[in-house]
Amino acid sequence: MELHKSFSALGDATRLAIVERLLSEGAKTAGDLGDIAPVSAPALSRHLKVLREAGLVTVERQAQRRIYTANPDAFRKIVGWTISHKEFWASSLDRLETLIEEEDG
Amino acid sequence: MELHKSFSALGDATRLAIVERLLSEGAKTAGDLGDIAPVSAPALSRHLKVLREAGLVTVERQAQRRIYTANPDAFRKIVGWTISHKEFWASSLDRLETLIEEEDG
DNA sequence: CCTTATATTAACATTATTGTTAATTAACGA
DNA sequence: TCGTTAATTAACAATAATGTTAATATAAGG
Repeated sequence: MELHKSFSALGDATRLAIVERLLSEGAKTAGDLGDIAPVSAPALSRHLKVLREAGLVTVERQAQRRIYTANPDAFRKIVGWTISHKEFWASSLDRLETLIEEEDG
Repeated sequence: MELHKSFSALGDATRLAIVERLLSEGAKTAGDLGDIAPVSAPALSRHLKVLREAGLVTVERQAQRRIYTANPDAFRKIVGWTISHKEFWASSLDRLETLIEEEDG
């Protein structure tokens, strides 16, 4: 999967929120994600499909439920890309460290 | 600018290629980027506008030329986001380091 | 079986994105 | 000033993305 497709999948507020929740809270069923945005279940289902097709999430069936999980490999690819350009964005380390602290806090 | 808009801007092969070139080769004029994809100048110009509006690039006029530069702050935000989820994607450091080497090589 | 729960796919309308060619803006330079 | 260069904006067509409601799977459980 080419990187721009990962970015494209993350380029929607609802999908980014889904991914954020999976990253921070772990696996969720489709139903669990129902409150992530004011959209219908079919709309959410299609967002999940986009994330699935981009390889950002994987799904596992459990009875009627579908359990969604963020895919670490996909995120490592994104991280790898950013790292490959580190000499650019990290040129001012002070500001980067400030940013990291903000994100951690 | 919210992060999903940055991702959305990077979610197109032509725009990602533009950004890659600016990151690795430094500032370029719009014309310099003409060979980045088989599209017309107006199409390219609009891609540049999308990147500009997402804050990923900045532009400076020099006579008739527009000189485009990748915006480090925008990339630090992306890096900051990935770092904020490091405990997830870096759970297997071996694999990450392998990836980093691949990207560097 | 039949009903309920969970989730998806189908069909459709609306809006956004992307590309083209033509026209416009802006600056340089003989 | 006039022609050339560089780039953008305008106008339009084609395609993709997103949302809705209705219909369809699939499994659980009485």
